[in-house]
Amino acid sequence: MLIHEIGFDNFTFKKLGLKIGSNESSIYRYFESKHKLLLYLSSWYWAWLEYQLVIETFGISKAKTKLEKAIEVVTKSSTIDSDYSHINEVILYKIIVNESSKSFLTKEVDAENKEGYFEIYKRLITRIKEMILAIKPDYLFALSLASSILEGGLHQNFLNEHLPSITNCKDGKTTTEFFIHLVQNTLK
Amino acid sequence: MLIHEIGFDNFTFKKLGLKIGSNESSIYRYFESKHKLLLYLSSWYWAWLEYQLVIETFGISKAKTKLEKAIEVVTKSSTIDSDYSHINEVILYKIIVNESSKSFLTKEVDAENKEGYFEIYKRLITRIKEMILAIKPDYLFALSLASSILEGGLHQNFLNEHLPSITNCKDGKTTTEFFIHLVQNTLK
DNA sequence: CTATTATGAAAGTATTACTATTATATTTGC
DNA sequence: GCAAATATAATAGTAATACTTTCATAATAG
Repeated sequence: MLIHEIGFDNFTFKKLGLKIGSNESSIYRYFESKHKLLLYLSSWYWAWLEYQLVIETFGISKAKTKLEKAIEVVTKSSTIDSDYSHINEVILYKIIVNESSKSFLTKEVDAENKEGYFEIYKRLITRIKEMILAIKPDYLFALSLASSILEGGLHQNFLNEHLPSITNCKDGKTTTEFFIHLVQNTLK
Repeated sequence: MLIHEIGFDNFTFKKLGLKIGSNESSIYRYFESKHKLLLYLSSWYWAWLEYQLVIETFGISKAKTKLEKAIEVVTKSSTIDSDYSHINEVILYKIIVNESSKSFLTKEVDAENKEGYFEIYKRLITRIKEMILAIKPDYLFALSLASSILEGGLHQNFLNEHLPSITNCKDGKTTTEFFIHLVQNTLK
């Protein structure tokens, strides 16, 4: 994907058109703006993660095991292709790690939130929150813990790739292990 | 500060010149680029946080109390001016919350890291890591926990302002409380 | 096979992120 | 107090960005 190759900031619809043999103005017919494309792409990823989360934790009855599976799904660095999709999942994950924060770190975040652009993302976090509360119903920070797992997972995997001196999620130790340990102790 | 008013993406040196009664080209003599300005501003903030961290934890001998103070310093949402500085600390914090991630979420992050632009940030995280290890020397994820406290703190305060439905750090419950509880249990 | 709809090519616009040039201040050294 | 060094301002310019508009052509659907 071109966004990953050159980075979202250097990415333009003109360059994309050139690459996929299409026209700039044609692409603008499908995506109102570059920023909207990032919003759609991010939402698409969150929807797919939600799907994975649901099917992978569906059969698990024990609350603790269920949450551990959930943490695994949302924090795994996805270096090997899963068996489902045809589109390059590894590259999509890298785009999300590097660019997804830019979808909400804007002056328009409140307006776009009102228009519903973050609904899937918020629903995903709510699902994780429910799993946390199933273990410890009186925990006061279930939403914050859930959002920290999701964004923190991306961040640790970013650090692993670009600033490895400030993460331990490397050399065989995974981001998933870090968060499972963190959450286990917090909900004890 | 203009960056906060209109957002870093809409901010230009021309607009800044107009606002401060100076000239675009003059500003370019001090800051090579808009992006470098963000790097300097971020580093300036990390240096100032580091300073606060050091003086506020200096006299504390008990490792646990020391780390709690450290967490307080780096996760406090800074809504009231402290007694030190003259520049608007509240607005600076808001800029950091909304924009600082953009200083490393670029294609140039590796090159800029080599040039030392993230040294203060990394040193700050290392300091927190040391405080964590003072409590639990065999903890395998001290760096990841430290970086999670710092970035996670910013993120929770961002959510509080823009996506409050996915955080509990609101209505009297603070980001600091969330992280102190999290860390206490993790290092138990 | 015609009407609708989608796509392409090209040009245009306003803005951005700078750079370069030259004139005019301002400061500093003596 | 004044020349020399240095900083600032004004202006113009450049290449690219993020789109928009127009119109011709191609694909498709009824």
